[in-house]
Amino acid sequence: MDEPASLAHLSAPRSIVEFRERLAELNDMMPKRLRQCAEYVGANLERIAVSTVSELASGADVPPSAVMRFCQILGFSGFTEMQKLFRESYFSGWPDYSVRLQNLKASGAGSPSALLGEFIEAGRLSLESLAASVDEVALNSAVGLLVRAETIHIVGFRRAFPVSTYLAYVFEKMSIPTMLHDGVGKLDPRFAMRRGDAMLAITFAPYSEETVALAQDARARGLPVVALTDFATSPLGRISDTVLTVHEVDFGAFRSLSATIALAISLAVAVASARDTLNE
Amino acid sequence: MDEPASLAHLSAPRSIVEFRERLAELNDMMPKRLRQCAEYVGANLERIAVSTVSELASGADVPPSAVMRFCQILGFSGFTEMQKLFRESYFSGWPDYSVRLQNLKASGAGSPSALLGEFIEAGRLSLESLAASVDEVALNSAVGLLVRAETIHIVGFRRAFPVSTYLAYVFEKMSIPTMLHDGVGKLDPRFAMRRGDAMLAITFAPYSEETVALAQDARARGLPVVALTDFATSPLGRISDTVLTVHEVDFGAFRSLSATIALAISLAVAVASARDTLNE
DNA sequence: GTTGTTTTGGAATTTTTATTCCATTTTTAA
DNA sequence: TTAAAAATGGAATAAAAATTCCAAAACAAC
Repeated sequence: MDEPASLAHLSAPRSIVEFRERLAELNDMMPKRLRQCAEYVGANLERIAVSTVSELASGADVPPSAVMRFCQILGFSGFTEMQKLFRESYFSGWPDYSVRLQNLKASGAGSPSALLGEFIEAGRLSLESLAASVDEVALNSAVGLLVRAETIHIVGFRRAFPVSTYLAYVFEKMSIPTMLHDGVGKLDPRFAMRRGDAMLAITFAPYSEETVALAQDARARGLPVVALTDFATSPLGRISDTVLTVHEVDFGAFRSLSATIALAISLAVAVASARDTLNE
Repeated sequence: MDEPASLAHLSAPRSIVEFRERLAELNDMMPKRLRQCAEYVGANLERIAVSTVSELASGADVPPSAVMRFCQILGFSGFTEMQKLFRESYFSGWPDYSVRLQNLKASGAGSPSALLGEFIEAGRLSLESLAASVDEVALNSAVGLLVRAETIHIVGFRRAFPVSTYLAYVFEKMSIPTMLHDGVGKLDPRFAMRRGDAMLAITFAPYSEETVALAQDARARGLPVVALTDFATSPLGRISDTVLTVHEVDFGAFRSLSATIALAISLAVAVASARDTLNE
């Protein structure tokens, strides 16, 4: 009754995150069938809310009773309790939003409210697709490059310019030396780039020549270049050490910046916190 | 057996869109209880996949048998068949976003990916809350003021500056005369404002004095002022003809711009299309 | 190999959920 | 006002789940 590393747990996970932790923690000490359950469930978390025991069982290729044992080992009283967790967490953050959005969009084609509904939807889709497509390796490596930079040079014009100015603002707030290349006075910005600096270049199709040229120049001077762009095939792709891609869902001819800005601020904050720990 | 506008339908809806259509089509000829069902179900479509008959029934405040009749009137053999439609379309339209997000957030506190997960979530919440809180009247009146402007003056510094530059970019793309007040050279921008122009001022707490001062000045010269700000109590509130408020959900000390930019682009596109119809 | 332990599969049971049916009430039209 | 039709609510039933239990199989230690 007092097994040190027992499978049995007294408390059920209270959130999806806890659920995943429990899954990882127990995975090693589970017998074959239960591990099959764990594997299938872990890879199909979103199904749990709408599946039955036997559907899950046949998905994992085990008998239903194995699924029951699996639920209990995780700390739930049974399948019903486990499913409850997933059903509830589905609605968090989903109050009357979808209804309001429908209302907005329905308020007359071309009306400002209808437009707003569409852009909100596009923004949301962009964020969701970003969540599903981040390249974590690239992101980590981008942080790594920028952490070591003396000064970060930010380049991006036209549609990318708001992202540049936002990054410059955020970096400044966190006391990180940056230089925003804004093209004022058409001065030649190349001489500001010094050994030990890094460049963060931002451009989207149709790619701005100035941005690409500056990135190229930085590269030639031996500065590491991080690219924030829309496709891996972008001209920045060949030039840069690390490429972060982000795809914005457009509405009509217009493309917003929700996902791009989310990625940009994450990058900035990650760099800042990594610097802090570096200096401690 | 040959009723012309009967409630009974032979074929069940094959998709959510068809489902909505059927709902709208039948709504007029339904009796009281069934209409209650229709209303509740229509407003809580996403619940169907994970609800039981009696949960739905108590949500709509009708007995379970009414829900059964409702399903059958829509063309389904029963509740189970109707639920099947929603469970299946659960995965297609809304892939594994929430799971991916959980994955991101779980990837180690402080890691870049985890940060990104948080900012994506914050952005999404901001957009959703914008959908739920737009003041359609104010939005329409803002469009009305800006449509009639000869030149639109855009003012906004620090965190609002990316929004300003974005608006300037979008207006420019649509050939609308704008002047972005960027503070370069600290020139006095007041003399650029001419009768017939309008100002679009953007600021968030802590409110930038320059922005407020410029808006005040525009007002004094008789230009209409549209404010884009975070609270109705903002200093711009007293000065402006129309106030658009947008509340960004923050993560830690950081606030992104998803909702603000969605509102900004909607405003810009609405102004542009209203101008086009004006000139036809 | 034998013995004790853990794991497994599926049949039996219990609980929950969906569905039907019909007596009662409400509405509609004459 | 009354008769016919439609709608309603709830009790009864059927179906489908979840859950338990135990005999058989697999495994481990000796």
